[in-house]
Amino acid sequence: MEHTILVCEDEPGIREAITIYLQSQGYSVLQAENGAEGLQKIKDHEVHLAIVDIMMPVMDGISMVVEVRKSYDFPIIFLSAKSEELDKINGLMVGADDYLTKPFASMELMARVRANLRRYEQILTLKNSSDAEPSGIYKNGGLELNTTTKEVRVNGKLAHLTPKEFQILEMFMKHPEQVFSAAQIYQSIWKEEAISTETITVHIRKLREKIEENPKKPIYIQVVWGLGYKLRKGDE
Amino acid sequence: MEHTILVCEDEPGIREAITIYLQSQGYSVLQAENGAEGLQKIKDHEVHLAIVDIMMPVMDGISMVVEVRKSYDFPIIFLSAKSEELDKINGLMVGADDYLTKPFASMELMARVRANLRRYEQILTLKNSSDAEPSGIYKNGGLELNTTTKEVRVNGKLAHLTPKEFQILEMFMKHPEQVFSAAQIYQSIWKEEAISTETITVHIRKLREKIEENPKKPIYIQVVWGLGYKLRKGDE
DNA sequence: AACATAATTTACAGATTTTAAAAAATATAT
DNA sequence: ATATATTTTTTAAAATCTGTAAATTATGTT
Repeated sequence: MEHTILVCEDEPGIREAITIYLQSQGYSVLQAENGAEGLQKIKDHEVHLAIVDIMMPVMDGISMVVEVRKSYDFPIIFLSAKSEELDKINGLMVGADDYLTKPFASMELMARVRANLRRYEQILTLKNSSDAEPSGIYKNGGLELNTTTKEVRVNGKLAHLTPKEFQILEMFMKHPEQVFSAAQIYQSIWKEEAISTETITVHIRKLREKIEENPKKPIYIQVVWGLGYKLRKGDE
Repeated sequence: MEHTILVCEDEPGIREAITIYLQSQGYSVLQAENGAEGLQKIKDHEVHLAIVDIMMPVMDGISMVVEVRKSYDFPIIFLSAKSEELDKINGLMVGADDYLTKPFASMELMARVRANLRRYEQILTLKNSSDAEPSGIYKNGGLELNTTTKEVRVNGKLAHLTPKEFQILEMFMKHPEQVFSAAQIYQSIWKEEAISTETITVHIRKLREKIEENPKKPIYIQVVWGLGYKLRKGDE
């Protein structure tokens, strides 16, 4: 799943550096120079995690987070130059999940981002399913894909897909009729530049074998010559 | 119904933050800096749930709870910096209690508050009505797990599970068909980041030995390649 | 129809992941 | 204090998945 991260930091250099690192890891990044701006971004976009410098002009990080916590509960990672400042956020750690003192290693930050996102998602999934909310099901014609049970059904019959096959089908199911080039699919799932596209074509073939009645005449995953593949939208 | 929650925590920052967040969720909040003060508040007001830090001056959380439990049975959520401290409260935990290790996510705390209030209310109504089913029993096919007696039965026959095995099975039984990665299971039960996942795989294997007819061909706990494990939903 | 280009299929080696078994470290109980 | 049970680590084997290359087939163009 694609995550959006808000970087709230007044020093342009640090802000840019963090942004670049995050983007290289496949995250979408929003930037803000101060607390007020950060608050606005959060209202305007869906943010999954925020990295917030404590010392900022206009509106400092602590005030911002107090405000954010009134309506949102995504994880927040605090940045701070002095460890004394950390005493102040100690109390906020209820709302914020983690902190780092400057200077910090980018690796460390990335690890914290990953860990906190995972933890947050864990809480979410456990909460939802206990309330028996069967979210995460995509249907298309005779196809049915469930992202929580990781099951795929073809006309009600269970199909055994490998992880990569599942991810590819998931991508198609979420965007029916949209054409994806092999390179696009590769980037979206492998999170890196595609060197060759043979890999994708083979996976497509395996997928068809499992979900198509007749793989030679696919009705779901269709080729768009010279462009890529798309999932045909079926009737409900 | 309006609930009143007592926050017993010596660090002003944390206390304030928890208060703000609870209030934003519509709860009435009472504050106390130590166990003695908390005890007084409980005597003076009607408290439905308490959040209690274990380490506190004047009167620590454990002494306080021992005292509280002589007269009250509302749920208590313990806060603790070290997981070792939690061993001490083990004996104190009544049916309606819970705990969190610092630092924790606000979401998590709120979720626990909600869950424990709900659970407590359920126990109350059960007590008032005739001695109905003592909730906390999960069934799935020939499996039966009882969270109050900590018993597990396979086709009616008692299986002797270790604590960790029980916790893992409990997690699966509460969320049948949902896929959990080894890291997720670890996090959910150990309450900390997983460094390696071997531990989980071994526990899974031991579990299978005890609940599966044929561990080589498990019908309950099934592997989902590259992703994790899930509990297959059986017929009732 | 012949050609160039794109897509499909097949096969397989190498990489990952899971299972298994056993030994070491911890915790628990007697 | 000692024995027993539980949890974790280690190691090896088995199963499954993934990416690459090469051969085949299909599509569009001249």
